Amino acid sequence: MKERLRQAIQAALQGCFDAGSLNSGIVPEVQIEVPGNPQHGDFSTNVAMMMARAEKKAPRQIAETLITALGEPNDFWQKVEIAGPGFINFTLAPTCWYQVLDRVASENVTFGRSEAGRGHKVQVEFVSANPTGPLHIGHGRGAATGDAVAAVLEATGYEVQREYYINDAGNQINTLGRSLLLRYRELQGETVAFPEDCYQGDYIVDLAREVLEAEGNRLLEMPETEAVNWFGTFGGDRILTGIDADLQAFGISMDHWFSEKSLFDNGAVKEGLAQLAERGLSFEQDGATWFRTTEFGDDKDRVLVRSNGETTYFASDVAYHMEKLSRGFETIIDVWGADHHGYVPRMKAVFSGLGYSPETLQVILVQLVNLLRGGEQVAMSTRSGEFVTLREVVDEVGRDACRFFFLMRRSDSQLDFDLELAKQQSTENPVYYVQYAHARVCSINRNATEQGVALPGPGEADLTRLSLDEELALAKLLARYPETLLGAARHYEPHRVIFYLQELAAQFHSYYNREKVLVEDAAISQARLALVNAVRTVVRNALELLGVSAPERM
RNA sequence: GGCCCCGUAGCUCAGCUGGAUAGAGCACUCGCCUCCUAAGCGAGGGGCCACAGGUUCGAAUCCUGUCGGGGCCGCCA
Repeated sequence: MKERLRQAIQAALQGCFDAGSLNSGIVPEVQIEVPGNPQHGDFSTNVAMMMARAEKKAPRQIAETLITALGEPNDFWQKVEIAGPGFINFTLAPTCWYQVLDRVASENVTFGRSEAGRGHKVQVEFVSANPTGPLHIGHGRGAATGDAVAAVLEATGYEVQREYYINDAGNQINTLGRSLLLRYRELQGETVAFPEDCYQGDYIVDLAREVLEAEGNRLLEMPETEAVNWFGTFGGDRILTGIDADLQAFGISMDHWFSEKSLFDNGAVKEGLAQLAERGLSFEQDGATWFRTTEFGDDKDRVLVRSNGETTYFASDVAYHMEKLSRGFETIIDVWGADHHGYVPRMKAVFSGLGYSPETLQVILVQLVNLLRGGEQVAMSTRSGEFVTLREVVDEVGRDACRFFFLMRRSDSQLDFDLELAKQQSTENPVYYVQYAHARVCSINRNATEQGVALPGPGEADLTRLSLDEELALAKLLARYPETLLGAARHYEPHRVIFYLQELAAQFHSYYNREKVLVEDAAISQARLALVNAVRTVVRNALELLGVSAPERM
């Protein structure tokens, strides 16, 4: 609708130039926005003000000329006004808006989707927690965010892959192996000093017990390094399986799991390093190999190979991202915890160094989650193993509330997650508020069926019977859903969908309280059923993207 | 010391590529179920958009500086 208006304006402008009523010949990009104040119409453009300088005329005068060129009101726009310093406000004909309801009905599950990103391959890498312990609440936010970003991109036509990067090569796996081995010995009566740098959580003891039951004490015989390796591999596998299960329970399934270790096994790390050297991007100093990231905006050069010959995590990451690029993704999105933000410049430097635009890499930084219970902070410390796992939270508050809460804030602002609030079934809880809108429409539909009233199919209801302001306003809001999705996708901001949903639910609840849908007049009932079912469809479609269910009753 | 993020109502936060009178939820006060689900709705108070400059026809939004809060700065991952 916006596009159609834009074209009309552009055509009118061209007409003005051709006719000589405007003469700068400079056509600015026509910006159209939805005014905050409904009295200012449905759409508004500031072209006249933008052109004032080039035309050397007053904005209002330019607006005047432009309006004349636009011609008489028609079945598309109903009214054009010049307002304020030179805004041109358009009010569209109600029928335009009601057409949206038919579109929602006929497109149904695909309403809101678009082809904007068609032909673009995007990868979203998220969670990627070390396989050394269960997912905790912070990972949950990253998971919800990454999945929603991926979903929103898919909905706008991008080809998306969800990937999990498994850090199974660094010395944290070694630490895991050591931790398990020590607990294993302990279970067999040995007194061991359990070091502080080992993983403290109870899950380590549980895993060790599992090994004891399955393998007996045969691992005691094994030479220490071999045993540590064995336990590291075993533990990593088991924990990763658990992580996958936790993600599944959270409604997330990865398309691809990528092992860091595989980059070593197939020589990708070595080859990557060789390529960097060849391109003159790395150099030797103090016995170590460095990436010249300072040449690309980083404030310090970074070590790739330590003087003891071991590669750094950074080296793996360079190789990993080279590998991603070779898979043909045009955009690579990494979802990281905000504590890694210092890592962004060096990773972007890698892209620049390799001849790619740094924009190819998009990093979404997810801020910490502050876990509360009834306003009281819940203590957490990974060190001591006292953390709240994602699984525990999902079990306690449910998947819907959990995912919704994680997405309620933009990812770069800290999030307070109150367990009590998330569980509450009250007006305070925004999850239920939105879901309730859906359930209410379903309830209306059930009543209609009971009364022998058939639900209108697409195009069947006489929508001109929707004569109330609230009805028009609802239709307009529904019409904005596709562009809301597009905005959320373009900016990687799924929270926009949440805010949209809350607004839509609010308008629906208000309407519901004011007007009855099923009334005496059958034609009006039909029209209203079409309207509220369009609301239902959009609520359901949007919730689906966010991984939240749309219950039919509550 | 360097760099990054943030500062909007009592609290938690939106504010789209700069636009017209800055919004929502919670909390607080008052009102609404003989009527499709009250997990709902309506009404009300509440603001120097941290501060000071600058750019612009126009700034919460962009730039600079100051103050305040948080974070990062390893040949760890």
